[in-house]
Amino acid sequence: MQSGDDIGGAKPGSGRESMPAGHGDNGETRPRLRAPVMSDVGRLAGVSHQTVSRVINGSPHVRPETRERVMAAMQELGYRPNPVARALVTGRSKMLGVVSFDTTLYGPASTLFGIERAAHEAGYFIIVASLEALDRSSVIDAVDRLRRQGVEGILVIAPHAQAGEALLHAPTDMPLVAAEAGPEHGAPVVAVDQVAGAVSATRHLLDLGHQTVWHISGPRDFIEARQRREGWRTTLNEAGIDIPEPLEGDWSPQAGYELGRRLSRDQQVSAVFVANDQMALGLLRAMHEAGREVPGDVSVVGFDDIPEAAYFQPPLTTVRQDFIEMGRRSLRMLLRTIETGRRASAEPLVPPELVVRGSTGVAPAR
Amino acid sequence: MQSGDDIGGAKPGSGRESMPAGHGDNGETRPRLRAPVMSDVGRLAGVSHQTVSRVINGSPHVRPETRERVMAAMQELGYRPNPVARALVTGRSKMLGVVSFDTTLYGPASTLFGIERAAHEAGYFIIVASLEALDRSSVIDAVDRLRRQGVEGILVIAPHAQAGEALLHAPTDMPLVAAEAGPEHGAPVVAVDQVAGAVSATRHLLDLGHQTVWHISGPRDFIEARQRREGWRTTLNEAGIDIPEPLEGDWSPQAGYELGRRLSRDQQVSAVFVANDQMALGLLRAMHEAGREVPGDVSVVGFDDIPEAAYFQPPLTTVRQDFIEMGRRSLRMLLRTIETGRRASAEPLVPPELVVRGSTGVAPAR
DNA sequence: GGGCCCCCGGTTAGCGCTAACATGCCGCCG
DNA sequence: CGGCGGCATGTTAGCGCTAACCGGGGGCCC
Repeated sequence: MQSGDDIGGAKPGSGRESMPAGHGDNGETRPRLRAPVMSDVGRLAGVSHQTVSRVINGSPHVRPETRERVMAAMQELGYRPNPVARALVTGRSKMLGVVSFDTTLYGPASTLFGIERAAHEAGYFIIVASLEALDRSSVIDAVDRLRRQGVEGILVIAPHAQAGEALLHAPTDMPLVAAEAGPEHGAPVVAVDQVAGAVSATRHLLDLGHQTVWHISGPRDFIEARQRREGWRTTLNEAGIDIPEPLEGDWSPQAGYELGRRLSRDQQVSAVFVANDQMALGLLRAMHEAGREVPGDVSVVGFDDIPEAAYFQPPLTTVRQDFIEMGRRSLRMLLRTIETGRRASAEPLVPPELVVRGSTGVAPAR
Repeated sequence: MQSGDDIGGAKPGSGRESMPAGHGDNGETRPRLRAPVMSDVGRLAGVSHQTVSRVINGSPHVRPETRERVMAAMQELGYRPNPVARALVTGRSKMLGVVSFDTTLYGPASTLFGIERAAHEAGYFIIVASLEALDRSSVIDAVDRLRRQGVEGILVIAPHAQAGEALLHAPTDMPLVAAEAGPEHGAPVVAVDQVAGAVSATRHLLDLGHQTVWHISGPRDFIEARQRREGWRTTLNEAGIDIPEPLEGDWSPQAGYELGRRLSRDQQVSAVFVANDQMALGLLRAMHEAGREVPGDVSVVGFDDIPEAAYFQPPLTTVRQDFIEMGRRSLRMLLRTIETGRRASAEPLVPPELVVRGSTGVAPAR
């Protein structure tokens, strides 16, 4: 199943393709203003435009000799097939839409990156629509813009509860896959196993002998935040340990810092599971300023494993999410949906990995 | 100048638009498999398909009453115009291509974000093509893929020298703007004033009384790295100060750490200008481990102002680049090129801003 | 009161491509 | 040796839309 990508001749190196036809041409002197079309190629090669189409689409019913002549003609004219015309007649645009919130953040940016890579390998293009805000109508609007533009399927990076709910109301006539949404929403979902990550973080701290584990969570309307909180809570619960009141931040280092100051005043606090690395950074600073040693007095675990985490002071123990893998999987799933025409079966959750570094240590003696 | 976006009726809330036409319909009972097209709308509204087109494109030559009827028909059928067909006939796809390297990094990701936002406002869509590698042929290839897909213009985020050179060989028949490339390359460029940023960083350290300023630079084949080094060098030069040998890193925290360990052993070193915040983070850690106080013994200035920088220990003095603004400007420039048909005149450099925090202080007494 | 122009809408002809059918030619079989 | 099948190509008909032109009716001016 080869598509129009195998034109070969138009590959790099043919830098002159944009020049006017010029000298080598037969008779025609006026510089061509209009880009060459299929029938131009056909005329030059002495065949019909349809044969040119056959060559481009790799039809077997073309004599090698004819094929050669057509290829040469394409090369000479600098012909490039018009994807829009093709899309009109085939109904396939080879474009996929991605709806994402704040692609400035490490997580969404990496996921997007993974998606783009995988799409490229599969011969698709990615159109991005970033969200104005995190409410339902923004998501609906973005999805709508993308389908208006003629994409074949849509991928929503929707870590937000309300955004996820919006998918319930999304049109059903277009393949759609959600990344990092809750499983309860209509669309098929690909996600990292947030609960397992939170469990391993919390368990790690408990194993180090800490009496209990405090938690700085993300905003309650983020699904990941909820799931991480759940993982933390159930772990403590199962261990029969008192559950401290969780503090809610907004993912920012500043929130981590401010909530960290609160925690730093409480001498009981010896272990904190923070819902992401940026807030953990803020917490680290707050503890430092309060004169509480990490990990001597307080152990800290983050979430995400951003590239900076290994160089925090101290290097941060954290839960790594493979965003790129998640992007790949969600794209694969979308492609399957498009090709089979049915909703794809669920993808397994992507397992996260606890990375132990210097911010966690055994509980201080009491 | 309104485009097809003003259909209004197809906005959110019309969630049922994907349902089969159903009961309210006049006579037709079979559920429509095919999406409605313009003539379907026309038939229902009792006008020709062309009038429907006029309504969609906001032509003034339509009676308000007729317009109403057409809008109602569109609403009822859940009609959405086919952008592909429109693009074929107008030759305008409303799509712009962005070529970028590693959109995982804060800089490119933010620039991309700014671009997407501005494109959306202008009614355009963005197709991303990320680079496999940082060589010329990757760039050529990515540009080629995008033009094959029918974009109207291309934006290259090309901080790399070889990538920039590739633009010299880029086809000239398509509007193209580069962001963060060197001015010597063929394409029009939008960029942050790296030299000015480096100058202000270096001058800041000198003003604090430091004898000289060391430098950890980025890879030499990054244009920004070169320009920052130049700014640093000329500032020292003009002050008549000995210029220490610069150390070259690869932007990563690890490089900053390793080079930082080298510098930490040299008691002469009292001020370091680091070419980005991530390396500065590594340096901070190296200094800490070596027992050298920042800013007591050594002052450090970074570059970028990533969101984490304010929460490093100590908070990092750095040079802020407004990536989003750069994205907006480069998009504006591209749009101007597309609309006027000529290469746009140069955009002024985006001024960076020195943000003084806790990592810089007066020189230690000797 | 006749010509003219403007408003409103219809009709027609593509945009560049692919799908489907038509055609001529050859080789092979009975 | 006639017919038949398949190969290589040409021909035709759209995909859904916009651009360009066409035309009827009404108001306005001279």
